[in-house]
Amino acid sequence: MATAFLPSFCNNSGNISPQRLLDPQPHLLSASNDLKTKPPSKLNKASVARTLLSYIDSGRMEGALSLFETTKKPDTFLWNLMIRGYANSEFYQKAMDFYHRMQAAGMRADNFTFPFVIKSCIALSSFDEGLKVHGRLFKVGLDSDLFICNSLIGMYSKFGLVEDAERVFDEMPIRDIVSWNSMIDGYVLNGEGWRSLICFREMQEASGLQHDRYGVMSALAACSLEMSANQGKEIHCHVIRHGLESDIKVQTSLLDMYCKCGKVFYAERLFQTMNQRNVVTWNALIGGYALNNQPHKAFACIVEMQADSIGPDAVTMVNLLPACQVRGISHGKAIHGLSIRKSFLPHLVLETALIDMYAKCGELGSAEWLFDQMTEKSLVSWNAMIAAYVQNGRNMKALEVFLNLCNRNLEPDLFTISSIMPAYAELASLQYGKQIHSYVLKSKYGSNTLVLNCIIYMYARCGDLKTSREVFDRMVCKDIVSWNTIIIGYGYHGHGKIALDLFSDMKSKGIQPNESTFVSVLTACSLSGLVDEGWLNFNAMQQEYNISPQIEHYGCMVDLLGRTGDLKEAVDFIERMPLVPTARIWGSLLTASRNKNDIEMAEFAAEKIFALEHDNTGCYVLLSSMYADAGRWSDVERVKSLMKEEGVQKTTARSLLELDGKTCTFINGDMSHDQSNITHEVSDILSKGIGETANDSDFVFNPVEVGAKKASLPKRHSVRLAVVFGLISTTVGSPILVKKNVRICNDCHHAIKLISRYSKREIIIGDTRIYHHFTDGFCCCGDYW
DNA sequence: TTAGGGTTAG
Repeated sequence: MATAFLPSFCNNSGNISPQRLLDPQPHLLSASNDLKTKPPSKLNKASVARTLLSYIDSGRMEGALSLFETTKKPDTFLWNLMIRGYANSEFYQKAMDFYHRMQAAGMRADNFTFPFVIKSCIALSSFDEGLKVHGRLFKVGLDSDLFICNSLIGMYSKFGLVEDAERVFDEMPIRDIVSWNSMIDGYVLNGEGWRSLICFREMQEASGLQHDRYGVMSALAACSLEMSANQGKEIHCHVIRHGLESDIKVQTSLLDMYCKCGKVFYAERLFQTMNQRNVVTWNALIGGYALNNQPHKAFACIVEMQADSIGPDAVTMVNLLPACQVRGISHGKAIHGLSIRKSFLPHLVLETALIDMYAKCGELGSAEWLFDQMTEKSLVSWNAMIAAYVQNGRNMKALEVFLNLCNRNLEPDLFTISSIMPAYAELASLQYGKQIHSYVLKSKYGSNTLVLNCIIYMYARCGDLKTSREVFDRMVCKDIVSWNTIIIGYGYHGHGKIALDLFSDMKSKGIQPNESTFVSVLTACSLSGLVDEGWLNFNAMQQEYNISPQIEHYGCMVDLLGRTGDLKEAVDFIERMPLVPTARIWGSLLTASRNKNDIEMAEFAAEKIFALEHDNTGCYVLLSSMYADAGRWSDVERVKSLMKEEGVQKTTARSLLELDGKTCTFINGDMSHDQSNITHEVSDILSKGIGETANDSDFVFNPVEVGAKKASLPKRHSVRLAVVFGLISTTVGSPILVKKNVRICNDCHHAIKLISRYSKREIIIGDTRIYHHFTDGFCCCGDYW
């Protein structure tokens, strides 16, 4: 083997010799013959440039720096080389430092400098720095340079400011194919598929330029965004017409597009015709199978690709993970194990995908563990962890992570906001809700439709329907979700008629209702007892809108039938349903049986529920309370024993009242507050004031519990204590809002109706199902909940 | 010496 071409520090086999590895900074002397003979200061400019370039091209930035630092009065070209070297070696902060040093040294940055500076700003996510750079370009008269403008389009697009990218593009005196491709891709990056495709078309019409592989690949991504296989097919034809079909990157983009548009068959056919495949191609196909609910095929690819002598990589694992949501946690764990064995971990994207998988499979502990041990976390990882907590009902924990994220100089994005908003809604805390609303208004997502929809829902869930409506009314771009949300908001508050008026408004504005709209409408009808309107809409959804009722719609109809009191009709309806009844359906029958005081039917419904959910706490509690009402104490004891056997514990009833930014929590018989004594005294006075007799409020049905369970007296129930505390702590005439974690009992519901009349106050109680608005002795629920 | 996106997480 000839050795003449080997560097001096390599042995004959081409390996680096151990001696050279021990030699400090050997590369300094191997870069240029000039350096062996002359000290750097004596080198002429051309030699320095040549040597510096050789260091930079081989990624040896330390050597480049040493040479640069010893060069007297480096010119713009040398400064540019250093900035380029750092930017291309991904030392972006150092590139920026050099740019600033260059300015401090009085050197003028030129058209070659700025593309690297802009690239560094993008990589560092330095939006403010990027803006300063753009400002500087105007001062130095480089704001129209082709290369710089192309870089700026990329910068604004990547910072999510596609309108600013457009402005740069529109004002360019000359555009080339990179300008057009950058704009086409900029729209894709910002989720604007159609605008990207329009731009793609305009390029040929306006400029006469021919699309290259880059433009085609971006346009295919735009088709995926819009799920438009037809547009994708047109681009496929263009690819064939212009001889791009043998390009593996274009082929992979086509395959990916077909998968994302749900056309797996086309993707498979394309895959079969490909004369070369690599791991990226396989990954696209695996991701396509996982995405299109074909987990078996996704997993089968792992074996097939190995037969093709192609091994999986970290992206293969990422693409396989969604298939685990169908095939179960054991497959997810297997992928995690394989990733460890193949040394794919640590890997930022893969770890984040694993967090998501564990959370969706209900293994929150594993998700938490993975998140905690990650050495590097992106905003996406934080968002995944927030979503993991919210999905698993750990709302306070989600809030903790969100606040932690905000304290780490990470700027929440649309995903962060839309992930955390449901946690605020579920916590139903108006003070927290107002805080997040104020935060969102100050952020750049203050007018985003997705975020505003979450805010409408949050206010409605927190009991503040007025603000919910104000946010809705002020929205500039209302979508179908905005309408569905405000309709169900009015439904939750028992304003069925207003909900139906809104539904009419929506239709009159030409917005086509969808499945969720009818869930909102039917929920509103059922919670307000609008039986005729409920049936009318249930029939209309099928006949006028061709929407097949789903289990949620049937659930609302069972609620409505329950209200009419015809339990037999309700059972017939359930049995005639084309879908398998869920525990929620039988729960509606149970509620109806309770309201009709039909123990036999309640037992029937409970039996069905326990067959599906043996640990349904609400069912045990409701059944037990019915037995107690009927004086069937042995059955009460039997239910208690059953609960014990199943390990089911009765949820501790809690009622929350927010006062002056503080949340006051009450449990039954609560004596833990500073003002507990006066609260109990006022409760007694009110009890007498509304005409409650000993039988109404002091009598406990179960003689076994008399004496020891003074706290179970209705007038000592958490909700009564919260209401009384609200009455004595707030301005006369102002409404009182209390939230309860379990359903309000009959006694309290009756008493609060009377208290609202006696105290001339509006009292709003939100329980797990509905907001009861008590005014002048009446409740909006019509005494059915 | 200057601009660029085949598959990948929320």
